This record gives sequence, structure tokens and C-alpha cells, in this order.
Amino acid sequence: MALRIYNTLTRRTEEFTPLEPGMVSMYVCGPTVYASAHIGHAMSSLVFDVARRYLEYRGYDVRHAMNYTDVDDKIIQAASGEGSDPTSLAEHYIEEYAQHLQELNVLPATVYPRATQEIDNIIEMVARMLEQGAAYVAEGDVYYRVERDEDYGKLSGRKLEDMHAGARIEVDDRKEHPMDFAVWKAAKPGEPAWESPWGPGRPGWHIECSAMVFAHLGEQIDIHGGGNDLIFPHHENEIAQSESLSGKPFAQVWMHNGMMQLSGEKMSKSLGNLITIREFLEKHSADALRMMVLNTSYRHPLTYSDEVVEQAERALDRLRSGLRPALPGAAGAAAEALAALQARAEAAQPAFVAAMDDDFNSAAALAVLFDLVRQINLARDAGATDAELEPAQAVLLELSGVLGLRLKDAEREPEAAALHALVDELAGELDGQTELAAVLQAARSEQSGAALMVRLLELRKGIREQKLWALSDKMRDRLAEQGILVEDSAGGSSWRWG
RNA sequence: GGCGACGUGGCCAAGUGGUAAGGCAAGGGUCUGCAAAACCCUGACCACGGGUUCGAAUCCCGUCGUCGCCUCCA
Repeated sequence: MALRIYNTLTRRTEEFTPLEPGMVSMYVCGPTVYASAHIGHAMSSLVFDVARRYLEYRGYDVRHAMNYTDVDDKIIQAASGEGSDPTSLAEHYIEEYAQHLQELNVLPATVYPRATQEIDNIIEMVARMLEQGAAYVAEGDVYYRVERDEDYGKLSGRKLEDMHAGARIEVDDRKEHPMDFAVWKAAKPGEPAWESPWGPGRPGWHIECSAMVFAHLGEQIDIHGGGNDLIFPHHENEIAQSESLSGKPFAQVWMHNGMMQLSGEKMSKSLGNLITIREFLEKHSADALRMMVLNTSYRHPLTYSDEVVEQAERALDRLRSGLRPALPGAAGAAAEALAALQARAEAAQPAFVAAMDDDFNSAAALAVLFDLVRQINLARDAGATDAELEPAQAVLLELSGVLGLRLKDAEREPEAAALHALVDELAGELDGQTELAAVLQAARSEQSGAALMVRLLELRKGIREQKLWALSDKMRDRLAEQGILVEDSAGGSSWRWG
């Protein structure tokens, strides 16, 4: 079986064959850094992070570039609005986004090119386009000559004639054709500018991506990604520019993620219906957002709602349930229970690969993981020991890791001070219980929260054996106040964060 | 107006020609001192109307609805 990817360019799902065996070059359009990013941007980064992780899992050496557009009208506008300069404003939001990516467990790209660092390349490319007649100068601006391409519109499925029909094309007498787009923009007074043969100015938006791809990945790449709102005009224009210069097909596969929606519309700055990444992470885990993304097809829109987030959190709990240690006092499961577990663990990997090979069908891949979790829990209930559970849990961790889920990273120590207070409280109520005095004493001398919890569960065992139900319930309630969930089973008690 | 996507159980959603994955929620049960968790059981004729086919959620046509792009946008 081979990996198959839906290609926007051909509108078909095609078998993926990299240009160079074993290597994948992937370019993904990143944000324009003029404001804090929202979870729609995060969705895009997550989608391509999953693709990249899976390609690497599949054995490919992935060269992954994601750009930052750090000079454009909006940045200039935002900077003048707050009285700062465009460069430092862009720098600020780049740093912020980089931090978000890290928190979201997105693997670092191989390179993060920026428009302002590619100026020389861009000028050189524009010059070549002019030489070839692919572009023309108009009062300091340089425009790409769209009518020169007989296949302009092939990505978005538009024809130039159709675009005339649209009423929203601005009239500009300097352009030969209304759809001609700027590859170089003359600077207005006070704007950031670079010297060029056509006068001071800055690159147009589309040219920067072509330049960065050429500079960092080559004239031909395997995968070009981005949100589906970029298909036209951005990616269409990238193709036009790049192919006019190289004379070769630009990207083999065009992957586009669907839009994050909120209250029935695309989440965007201009509509104002957005949740920033920061706002999301203040309330929810990075895994939760990733889970939401994984549960759907990356190509389809994802409608955000509190309920959907909650469902994602619960689904994560379920996955994590498969990673719990054996029940206290587990004595080993019967042979057939272990055989069933082993069979499921061994079947999981190929099933996962089959799902992901089908255009990164992460929802189907998750189903494989949930099936594995059920089998692990079944074995645990049947008395499997940690050693018996471990191989299947290792598979679960490995495969969830391919999706970028961390599952276990949330581990932390309980607060020792609060636990000591609880020990003192219990000691008061247990006054005269000589059998438990030793455990209480041991608990008092523990310094770490984790060790204290071991003692507390020991204590709980003694209390339950004496059927001091009111006290054992009180103990559980107190711990729950700190988010510690105590779970009792026949062999003893265990705890986890809840 | 042009191009495109989508409409599957209460919610999220996979499946795109052979008789509907998975998750969440809900109800019942097992286990438990109780609880929680886990495990077991229970639910859909796939927007609507035609058509093609031995057979369609899955292909074609139409209708309704939702969304995206056509301007900056992940």
C-alpha cells in the first residue's frame, strides 16, 4: 500500500511519489504577522504537522518550510496605528506564534523564512520575469502579466473570462489586465522600502512564497500546503510566477485545509469572530485542539463550539485511560485475555497506517486507537500486570505520538503541603487507632507529593479495611478538591488527575 | 453572477457502488461499602425528489439548506 493524498490541482486523490526517493519537500504558507494568531491558524499548522509527522513515520526525510509574511499593508497599518514600526511589530508576533507552535506540540519546521530576508532573491526573480516578458513595470510597481499564461487558473478552476464577470475587480488603468497582480510594490512615503531597479519598494505577497520555495527547497517541490482560502489568488499566482521562471511544474501536490468556523462563519480577524490561540490554551489543553482537528477530515471546515471542545477533552480522557497502570494487586491475566491484547496491539499498527495512507484519514486512525484502548482496559480489568500491559501501551503511545498527541505530558506532582494538611486532619480523627499510627507517621516524614500519595492510599486501605466509610469518603472528597481522583478496586486504591 | 465544498443516530464524525467505523452524551447492566473508572448491552434506512444499476449514503439530474473562494486572509 502506498500513501495517497488529495491534490487540489487535479481534484483527485493520487498516489504520492516524491520527486526524490525517500525525501519530501513541503512548503506551508504561514501567517501574516500583524496580530495575535487565532485557532484557525493553529488548525492549519496542526494539519500539516500531522502530515509531516506521518510522512516521517512512513520513513521519509521531510524538509519542511513555513514562512512568515513580515511585510505587507496590514502590518504597516497596524504599526502606524499603535505608533510602532512594522519591523518590531512583525518580530513580536513572530515570536508569539513560534511560542504557540511549541505549546501546540508542532514540530519545528526545517526553516522559517521571512519575506524581508528574501529581498535579494525576490528582486532577482522579478528582474528575470521582466526579461522574459512575464511582467511589466508601471510607475514603480511591477505586475505579472496574467494573460501570458495559457493555463492561468488551473489550480482554482477559474478562467480569466469568468473573472471578468465578477464585479469586484478593482479598476486600475496602469494594469494591462484587471487580474494582473503586483510582484513589486512601489513604496509610499514612510513605508518600509528596499532599493530596486524599479525604485524603492517592497515585494508583493505572492512573490515571497515563490522566492522562499526556490531558495530553500528548490524550483520543484513535493507538497505545497495552506488554508483553502489561499487557493485563489495566492497559490494560483505562485504557480504562475514560479512556473514562468522555471519552466517546470512547481508543486506536485497541493494540499489545502478547511477553515475553522465560529458561529457559522469562517473564523477571521476581519469578521472579528475569533478565538486566539492564547485564549484557547488558557482554558484547554493543546491536545484538545489537536483532537478536534484529528476527529475530522482536514479538508473540511471545522465548526468550533464549546461542546465540541468538551467532547474532544472527553475523548482524550478515554485515550489516556488506556495508559493507566495495572490495577492495584493485579496478579496477571489469563492467557486468552493476553492473547487477545497482543493480537489487537499487533493489528493496530497496520490498521493505523492503512487509515493514514488514505489521505491522512486521522478520524479513522483514531478509531484504531480507541479499539486498542478498549482491549487494553479489558486486559487490565482481567488482572493484567504492568509488564503484561506495557507492549500494547507502547503501541498506543507510539501511534498517538505520530498524530502529535502527548497524552502523558500533563503529569505533575501533587502539592505536598496540602497533602500534609490532610494527613494532620486524618490524624486527629484517627486518634487512638494504633494500627494506623505507623502509616501516619510515615506519611508525615514524606517530602514529595508523589510519595505522600502512596502513603495516603496505604492509609486509605487501612481505613477501608476497618470500614470507616465516612472517613474514607471524606478523604476522597478532600483529594478531589485538589483534582486528585481516587479510584478504589478490589486490590486497593489508585489515583489520577481528574 | 462564476467556481467549489458540504448536508450521515441528541452532538462531533468516518465511510463515496454491495446492505452504516469511532468518540461524546443518554438509558440499562456487571463490578464496588458508596462513588468514579473500566467493561457489556441498547439506537440511524445516510436533506428531499427523480434517474442509472442486480444492487447507492456512495454515480447522474433537480430542489432546498449551509459554507468557502472570486478583495487581505491559515
